[in-house]
Amino acid sequence: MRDVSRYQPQSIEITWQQAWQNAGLHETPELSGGEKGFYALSMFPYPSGNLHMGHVRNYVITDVVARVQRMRGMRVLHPMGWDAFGLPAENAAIERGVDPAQWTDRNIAAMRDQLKRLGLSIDWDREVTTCHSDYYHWTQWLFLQFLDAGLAYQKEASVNWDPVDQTVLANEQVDADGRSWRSGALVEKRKLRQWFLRITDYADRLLDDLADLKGWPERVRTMQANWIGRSRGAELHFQVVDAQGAPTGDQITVFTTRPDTVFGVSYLVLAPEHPLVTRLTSDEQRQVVEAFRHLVGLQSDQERTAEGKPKRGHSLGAWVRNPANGERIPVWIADYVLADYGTGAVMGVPAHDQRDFLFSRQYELPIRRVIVPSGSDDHAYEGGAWTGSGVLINSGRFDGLDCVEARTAITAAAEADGWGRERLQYRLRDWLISRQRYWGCPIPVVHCKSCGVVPVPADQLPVTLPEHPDLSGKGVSPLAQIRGWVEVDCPRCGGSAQRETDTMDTFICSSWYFLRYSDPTNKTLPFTRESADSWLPVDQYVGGIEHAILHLLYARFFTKVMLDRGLVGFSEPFARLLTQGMVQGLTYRNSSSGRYIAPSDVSDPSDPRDPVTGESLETFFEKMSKSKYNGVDPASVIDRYGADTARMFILFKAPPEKDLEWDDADVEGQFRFLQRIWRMVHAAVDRGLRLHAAQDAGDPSTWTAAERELRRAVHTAIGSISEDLEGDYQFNTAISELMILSHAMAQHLECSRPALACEALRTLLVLLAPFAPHLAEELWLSLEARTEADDLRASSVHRQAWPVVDPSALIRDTVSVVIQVRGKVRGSLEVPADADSATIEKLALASTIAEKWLEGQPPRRVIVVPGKLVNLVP
RNA sequence: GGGGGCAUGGCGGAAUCGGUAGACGCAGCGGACUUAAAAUCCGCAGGCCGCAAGGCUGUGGGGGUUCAAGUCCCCCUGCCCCCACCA
Repeated sequence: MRDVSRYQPQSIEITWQQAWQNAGLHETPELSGGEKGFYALSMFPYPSGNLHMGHVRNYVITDVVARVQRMRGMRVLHPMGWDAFGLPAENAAIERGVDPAQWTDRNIAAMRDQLKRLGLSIDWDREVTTCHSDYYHWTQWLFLQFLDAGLAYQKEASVNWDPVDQTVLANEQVDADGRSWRSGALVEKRKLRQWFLRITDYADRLLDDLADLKGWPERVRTMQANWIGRSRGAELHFQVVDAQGAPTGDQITVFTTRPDTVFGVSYLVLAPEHPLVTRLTSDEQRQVVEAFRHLVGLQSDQERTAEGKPKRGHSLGAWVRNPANGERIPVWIADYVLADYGTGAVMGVPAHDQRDFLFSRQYELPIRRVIVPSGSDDHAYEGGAWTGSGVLINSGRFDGLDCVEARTAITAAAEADGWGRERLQYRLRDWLISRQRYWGCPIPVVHCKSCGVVPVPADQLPVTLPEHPDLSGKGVSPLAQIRGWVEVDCPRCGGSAQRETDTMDTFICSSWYFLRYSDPTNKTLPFTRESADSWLPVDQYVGGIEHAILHLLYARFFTKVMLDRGLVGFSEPFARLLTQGMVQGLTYRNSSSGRYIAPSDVSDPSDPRDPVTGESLETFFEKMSKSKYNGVDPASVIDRYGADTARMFILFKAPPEKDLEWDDADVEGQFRFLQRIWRMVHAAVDRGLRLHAAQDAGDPSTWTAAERELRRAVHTAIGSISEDLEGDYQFNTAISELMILSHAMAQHLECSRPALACEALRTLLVLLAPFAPHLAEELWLSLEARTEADDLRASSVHRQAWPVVDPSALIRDTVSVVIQVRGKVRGSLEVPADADSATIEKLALASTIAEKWLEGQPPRRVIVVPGKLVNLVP
């Protein structure tokens, strides 16, 4: 026998979770041919071993979306998996000697258990784990597709090098000071031959298709557009000349967005890595230039690009001719010019670029203005570059042109005369996917002395990771040290060859996992085109804003490549995206020492003080993190209040895309609300109400005012909650509507006839079900909407259809109309609901409010908004 | 420096197309129940003036459009996020 005297979520929740699992309630339904299912997806987690509140928020949001869609009759795919390769497992191996595979699997098991306590309607039969060979088999297969398409290639690139441990470091293993996490050595740059994916080939499509992603937040689209960074400009060729002005045959090409300033160029600057530097440097300058290049080469990226860092450069002792005006100008190198953007060379226009201005000041290079602000004849300089618009001067036949027109005109002239052309330039670089790490997906190629790079044939996939590695954290690459794994016969010629020892960036694994869920056990393909096209694009994707750029861009890139390879029939993977805000915890900090204080060490929260020094603490909300002692463990909340309360709180406290401040008092409030519902339903049960019995509500004209009020509340709630769950998801207002409904029921339920009371109870539970699934199911059973023997798959509250509004329930006899005088509210008036404008106007003018405020004068004007207000303008 | 966003009571947040600002909740206050407390239930509550009726005022600041502005337009201030020696 159940104890029904008190709401005890702990026992209810585990019971129902098991019952649902036994009944297979969350299995993904089959789709009939050509049908598109609804795909609700959360960004899958890295299995750190600990579920945190950010996860809870993410998965609860997606779960409500999935549940509502099911109740609306959609066939829903709602899966979960693990982004399981990555550095923490490898670090654990290096530091504590544990096996990365075991460490990861243990964490997954622990997190899966924690997740299941939330009562999510996930189909666990479709779970994917990126570090298992039945998954990364297909990551490798897809890599070979990229290779085959010419979209994967190798080139030299610099890596973070730890000179003590003699190992490559990931960016995360380099601290803010540029030191190694383990050895503490200053990290250097070192060139290695590495794999890249040619994402820049897709830059235009990735940018242009953003316009179609109407279901994405504007700011994510903007961030992606900025990241791709398409800029329109020109490349201009400058002929290298000798001291006498005669061409040497070399030329330097620069990229500029301001071809209109070409007459103002007073020097050119090359990146230190530019291939022409050595050849152009004069003998007198050689020593100092080489020293400078060496110095720059030692600097880390952080050092080189630090803000406010003075620009350093050197003259090469070489000249070029400005093709626009024939002037001879010097060539420099400088650390601020990047080798891998544009052409690795820029033209210096000090008068119209602030950076060039500072550089020219520092090295006493000439400044010539070629643009004056429109309508100004002030030709003087005020210590900075003029980067705004204006009219050209000192520019030969282009004088007097507006600078925007001049961009086109000068580019056209350059093209006609052979010294330049229009060009689009992207900030986006090709994607470096090589990682010199063990715990990642092996790149499935073999290096053969006679055949070169040979892809591992598809029938020999997967290339599995060697088990139980002995990871020291030293050496170029962990896999390279495992001889027996590296040495292999060439698949093409049979000669001796070596496996590629780099593994892939984990972002590769997460760039296609959403496709694998559609066909998770396929043994011959990553997925079939049919399964992919029937579930994707993902109808609602939910995850953190921190993935706004990289993950989402890479997943879009993969999808477009797969479209081009005929693997899928759509060009965008995620139709709608919700970026949930972060969960913040109450944080105490001693502002003088900067130390964070755990809440358990604060004795009086109303006057928080440092337990050691007694100083007053500052308090604020900040993203939960271990080091700030402001985290709240989901397990402890579930232990205390149950998953339903945690779900309700997290959805109610803030709109999903905003940050959420964790507040124990508000959690209590949600628990109280669920308790109220529990008590109200059980009071109804005690009065003998049962949902299964057929009941007749009788003739509506015989209903009492309370009964009509109850029915109106029920259907108002259906309408507003349905609306809140369409378009933008407004779970917070949906829950507040549930509260309003429960208040109305508390008032009217008892004095209403059973048929109407039952309709209200039934509706309340069905509307509550997506938010608090366990409580709704439990009360559904208590009201005998189903019997314990019924098949849950048909009779569960979660299998009920979403209710529909009966418009007749919303009709009122009279409505309250506001009376305004000159736009200010002065009172209100009950009028018949069907009164027309003329009637309302008449009633308003006859009211005491009009009498008081119009002082006998007839109004000049009367505006009537039927059913809403009357505005009298005297 | 470039781009994007936000600003509403003590707090989190509501407010569709411009139409009663502050729904719902937290904290607070008052009442009922209780020997008492907790729990529960009912009620009050933007600010100022007023015994009250009521009035004035109010959505970061300033201006504008309108019968009517939290909402639309212009200017300013503050905060948050992303990118950033990107030519």
